[in-house]
Amino acid sequence: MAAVGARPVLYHHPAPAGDAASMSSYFSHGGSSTSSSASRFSAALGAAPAPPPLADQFDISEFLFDDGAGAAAPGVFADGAPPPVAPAAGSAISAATHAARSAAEAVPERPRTERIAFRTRSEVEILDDGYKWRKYGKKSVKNSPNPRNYYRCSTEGCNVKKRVERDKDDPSFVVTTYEGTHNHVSPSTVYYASQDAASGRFFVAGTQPPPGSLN
DNA sequence: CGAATTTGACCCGCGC
DNA sequence: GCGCGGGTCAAATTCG
Repeated sequence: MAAVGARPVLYHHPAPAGDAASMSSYFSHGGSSTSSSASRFSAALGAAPAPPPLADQFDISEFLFDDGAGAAAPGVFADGAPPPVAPAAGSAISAATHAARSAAEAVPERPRTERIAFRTRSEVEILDDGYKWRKYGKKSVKNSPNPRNYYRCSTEGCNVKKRVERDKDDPSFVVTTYEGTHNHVSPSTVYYASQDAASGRFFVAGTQPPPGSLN
């Protein structure tokens, strides 16, 4: 699989306002007003009538990735400890995505057990990233009082796995770890790619590079 | 009725 | 060799 496959569905879009809608349809977990799954979450949470700004709901404070091939030191992106990669203006997600890609390009040959993890501020562990996940295990881990949940992509033939656990220090954060590469597109749509007219950058979501955008 | 989740058991690798 | 911790399996149960 190509180097770009490592990414989970992460994306960023430059436009500030209209974009929250598309984002919530993709990564809906908080109560953004637009998607059906968001309303499901709201119900589960006992309702959050006034959704806070998107930035408050999707706050990636830490991002790390590890391809599992012996890259001894996985990059950890934390506030105040930015990676040597120039952060894209105004978006942690975009920066992280770019960093992950450049890392993958840097080491072209390796067993692809790509792993990518990030910490998300969220009240619920189940982030609807557009894929269908089937839970297959739950374990309590030593260093955390919180249980860790194991999910597997329910699409046949796709063996992507995902681990979800609450941050032991900040229970308001959820640590999500994706492992593997989806060999299909999201069942709920998802292919989203656009080019920012101003910067010329591409912003991509999906499991494969959009035809024509990456070559 | 079929699909997804739950949950304890089982398995495996690692450190002591 | 043993114990521990982490990851997965699978039967039972619940849900849609």
